[in-house]
Order: sequence, then structure tokens, then C-alpha cells
Amino acid sequence: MNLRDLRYLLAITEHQHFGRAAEACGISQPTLSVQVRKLEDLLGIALFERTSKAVTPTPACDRLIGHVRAAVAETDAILAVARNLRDPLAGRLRLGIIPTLAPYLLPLIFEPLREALPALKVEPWEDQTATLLARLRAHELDAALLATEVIGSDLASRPLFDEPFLAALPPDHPLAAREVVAEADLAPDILVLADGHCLRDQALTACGRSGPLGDALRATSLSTLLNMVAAGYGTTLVPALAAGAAQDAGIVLRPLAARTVRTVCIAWRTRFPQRAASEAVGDVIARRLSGFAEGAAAGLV
Amino acid sequence: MNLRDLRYLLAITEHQHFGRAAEACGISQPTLSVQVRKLEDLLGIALFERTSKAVTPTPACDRLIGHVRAAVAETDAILAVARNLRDPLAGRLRLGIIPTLAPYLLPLIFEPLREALPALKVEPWEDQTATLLARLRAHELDAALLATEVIGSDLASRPLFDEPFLAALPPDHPLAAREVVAEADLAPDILVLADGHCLRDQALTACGRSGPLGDALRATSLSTLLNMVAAGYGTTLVPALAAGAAQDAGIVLRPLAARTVRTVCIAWRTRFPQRAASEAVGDVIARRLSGFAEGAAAGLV
DNA sequence: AAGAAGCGATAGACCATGCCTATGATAGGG
DNA sequence: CCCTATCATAGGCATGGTCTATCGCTTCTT
Repeated sequence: MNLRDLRYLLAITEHQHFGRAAEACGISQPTLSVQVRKLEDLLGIALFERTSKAVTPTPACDRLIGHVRAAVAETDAILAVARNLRDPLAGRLRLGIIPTLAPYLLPLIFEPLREALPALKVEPWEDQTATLLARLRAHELDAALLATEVIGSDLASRPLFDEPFLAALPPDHPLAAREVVAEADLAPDILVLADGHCLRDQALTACGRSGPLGDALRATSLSTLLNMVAAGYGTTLVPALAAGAAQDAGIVLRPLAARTVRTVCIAWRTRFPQRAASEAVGDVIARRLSGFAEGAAAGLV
Repeated sequence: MNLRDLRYLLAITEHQHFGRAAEACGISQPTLSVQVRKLEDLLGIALFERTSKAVTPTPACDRLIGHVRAAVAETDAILAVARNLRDPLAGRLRLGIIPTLAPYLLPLIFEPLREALPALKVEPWEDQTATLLARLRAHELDAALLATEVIGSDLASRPLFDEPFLAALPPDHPLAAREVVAEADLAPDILVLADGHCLRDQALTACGRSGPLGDALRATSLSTLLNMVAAGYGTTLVPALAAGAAQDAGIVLRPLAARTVRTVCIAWRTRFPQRAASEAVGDVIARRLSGFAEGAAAGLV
């Protein structure tokens, strides 16, 4: 059975006339006759009572016509919904973001995103890198903002901007007196996040420390970590986007001698059909944060 | 858009695998790939994310799939309903019956009809001949039981059985003493039905009367007419099927000398597609009433 | 690390089917 | 009695759905 034939059927019931129904369908009258005859043969029932005067639906046709209308309406709905979904920059984009980035980056990009991609509903999801990648592979996320390059044939990534690290010191810390702090100087009393945070490894690598650390020194969130530093428990490296939050907590920030940065990337499945959406989101973020690294590294107290 | 493609789409979402979905659809895998690709092009959106490992519906597909299921379900419903309607001796038959026949014939044929045509739902409709014919032509009835032959190229009819008339007399009427009553003897004080009833004209013709009649003598139903006769207002001719009702009313019945009958016919539109149904109903009625005329005309008190 | 296997995409050939124009058959009207 | 209107039929054409064979890619295995 063909949807086209169902539309023909509706046209005939509406016009009660083969010629005019055919015209309404944009086909010739013989074609309409043949197709309706075929449909009648297929269904095994007569659908219309033909006279040279009028064409009347049979009782059987009356019984069927409701379902016919419903079927045609549903297919029209398919087309209509598809038309609305056609814009690749429309719909929703489930965007994973690592916890050391989300609270500080999101406020900056919400408004630009809404402005540049009004039809795209970006749904943030905060989790650590490994979890984000797993969810990305499981199709539970469409893209993810990470501070690490993504390797693997099924996933691809693209750098968006560099985020400098800053030395975070208690106000009374000896290093707070310096204009610039060397990364290695932070090593002795550095505090880091718990396992799983990419920031933890990046901080340890930057300051050249690799030995074991006491459990008490592992904060579960950057916010907690900042509070611990402010309370004098030690020092740490903070990503520049969190500078404001760090200063609010009463922390002294200093540029790093080697100007260490981490690169924020957007990652997606290579087969992701709405790739244009994740590309566009990446563009908006990159543009919003262009030049951020230079300003952040230089312009601090 | 094609219904077949929608079924393909459902198969893929179910199996998440082109090869197995193709097998389930009874087509080859390349065909399925091509058709789905065409559907995606038509809709302008990607429906599946293909990997060598898995085939995952896109969010857009998730949005559409409900309508797809509904459309396919409706077309399946069309096929199912058609299957049920295919048997011409199934479904409903709107059967018009004249008022002087309906109350007396219907009790006799209901059970035989149910037995012979269990799938056919006969829906009786009681009206006078002219109205029945109009409704028949307007496709508001499928067949009609009349006491007149039908003329016209759009309608056809077939005799089913002869129904004798009987003389209906008040118990104390002079004619009640006779074994057989001549039709013409009823003329002087005959009572007839109101205009529009075929029985009215038939009774008047039978007894040879044609002059004007008083308004008071025109009953609006055979039941009322019988009560009027029983009350001594006059005489009439009753169709034999109403004999029982007449006797119950206290009327004396006598055979007629000329054995006048009326012929009950079934009428239908010549183009009526379910003609087999009306034919079958006619057969059942004719069989049930075969030999009725002889018995009714002879076997009365 | 290399070969094998599984999977979807592509190419080219075939044929079913929907479409058209021209014509026929039938009924109704001037 | 012809003429018109209507639906049905016939034959030719083109689109498009289907097949088999093959490719490209990924993944598993040895």
C-alpha cells in the first residue's frame, strides 16, 4: 500500500469526482482511476460506487476513511517535524564540561551562545573527563569541553582557547611577596584535587612534583581547594577563569614564570551527525575567549 | 515519502543493525541503506549515526519515531478493517422496510437471518415507500423491502414472496358470517391508512373503490387501523402477515374471493457494491416465506 | 603486527510500477 | 438522436526500488 494512494482516496471522497480529484492531486484522471482500482483490489473491497453522475464512498470506505485520514495526518506530521528539525543548528546539544571549568566558563558563554545560536538548546552536564568521554561514546552526550586532547578514532577534538594557570597563595605566604612565581616553587606545599580531575595531574606536572601526597590534601572540588588555600593549608595552581572566585575567597594570585597553560578543547564523536552544531558552539566559545590567555596571564595583581 | 520506508525505519530502530533489519524486512542490506539514505535526504535530517559497531537513532529520529509508528499502525488498521469488510456478507446492511410490513415480518426473519448470515448486521429502518426510495438513492439505505415493484434505471428490485390480503371484519359484521368475502363487498365501509402508505392504495384498488374518503377514516398506522375495525368503525383489508395481530385485536378474518395478494420485493441500487449481501438477505426472506401465500390464504378460520 | 571477519556504503543492471495521452463505453440532456 | 460528461481501458515511457558484486573501514584474532 502506498501513501500516495491514500491521498488520492481522500481527494476522491472530498470532490466526489474523479476528474477534479485528479486535478487536485496533480495527476491525470486515468491515473487516478487505475490507482484507486489497484487499491480496491489490494484491499479486496469496493471503495466507491461509480456513476456517470456521482461518485459515492461505499460503507466500507466510510469505515476505512478515518484510518486513512489518520495515516496521512501522521505522515504530514513527520514532514512537519522534520522541517523543524532540519536546521543543524537547532535542537538540543548535550554538552559535557569538566568541573574545574563549568562554573567559571558557563557564565561567560551562555549569553553569546543564546545570541549566536538562538535555536540551539545547549544542555550542560558536569562530570570528570573519563566519565564525559564514556558518556560521549555512549551517545549520552553530543559534545564535551575538556582540558585534554582526545585520542581515539571514534572521537575527535579541537582546541578552543588556552587557559593560563596562576599561582594561588595564602595572603601571608612568603611567595606572595614576589611579582612572578616559578612553578617549581609551589611544589613543597601544593594542594591538589582528588583523583580523576585532570587539573590534579596538570598541577602536579607543572610544578614538577610526582611523589605521594597525603589524603587530607585532596579536595573534591576546586571551590573547596580554593578555600583550603585561603585558609593557609598550602598553595596550588588555579586556572585563570577561576581567578575571580579565587580572589573572592581571599587568595593571592601571581603569574607563573613559565606561563603554563592548559588547552580547553571541544570533543565529539567523529560520526556525530549534528557536527555542525558542536562546531558552531566551539566557534562561539573560541571567539568569546580569544585573547584571554594573554590578558589573564599579564593583567593580574 | 513511502510507507515502506517508514517500516524500514522502524526495523532499523528495533534491530540497531542494517543487515538484520534488512532481513526482517525481506530485502537486501544495500537496498535498506539506499532507501534510508533517501529518506534522510527527503527529510533533510540524519536519522541514524552509523558505526561499524552500532547504529544509533539520532535525537531527531527519536522525535519522529512516534509519528512513524502511528502512521504505520494506522495503515495496518486500514488493512485489518478491510480484511474484515472483505466478506460481502459481513458488515452492516441498512434495510428499509415499509411500516405495514416491518412489525409483522421482522420477528419472522430475525432468527433465520442471524443463522444464515451471522456476520451481517441488518439494520432495519421503517418508513413509507417514497421515503425509503429517496433514502436508497441518497445512499442512506443499502436495500429496502417494499410491496411495490421499483422502476428506474438506478434501482432494481426482485420479488421475494406474495402476501395475500384478508378481509378484516368486526365480529358482529354481517360479512363475518360468510366463509369467503368478495373484495368488492368491503367497499362500502372500508377503512384505510393515511396517504403515503402503499397499503392504502392497494386496499382501495382491490375493492374497486376510488371515491373520496372522510378524514376520520384514515389511520396513521396499521395497528390503529386494526383497532378501529375491531371497534366496529368499518372493514379493511389486512396483509396476511398481520393476521395474528388482527385476531389478537378481536377482528374476524376471512379469505378473499379473488385471493388478492401484494408482492413483497427487495430493492437496491443497481450500482450497490455489496449487492451480494442484499441478495443473500432476499434469499433468506424468500425461503422463510416460501409457501406462505397458499397457507395464509387457505388456512384461516 | 598482519590477516580475517563484520558492517555499512557504493555501483551498475534489471524490472516493477506509476504516469501520461489517446481512446472506449455508458448514461444523461437538449 | 446526437452531444456532452464521466469513468474505464490500452499502450508507451520513465522513474525508482531491488538485486548482486564490491569497496572501505573498523575490530578482533592469531
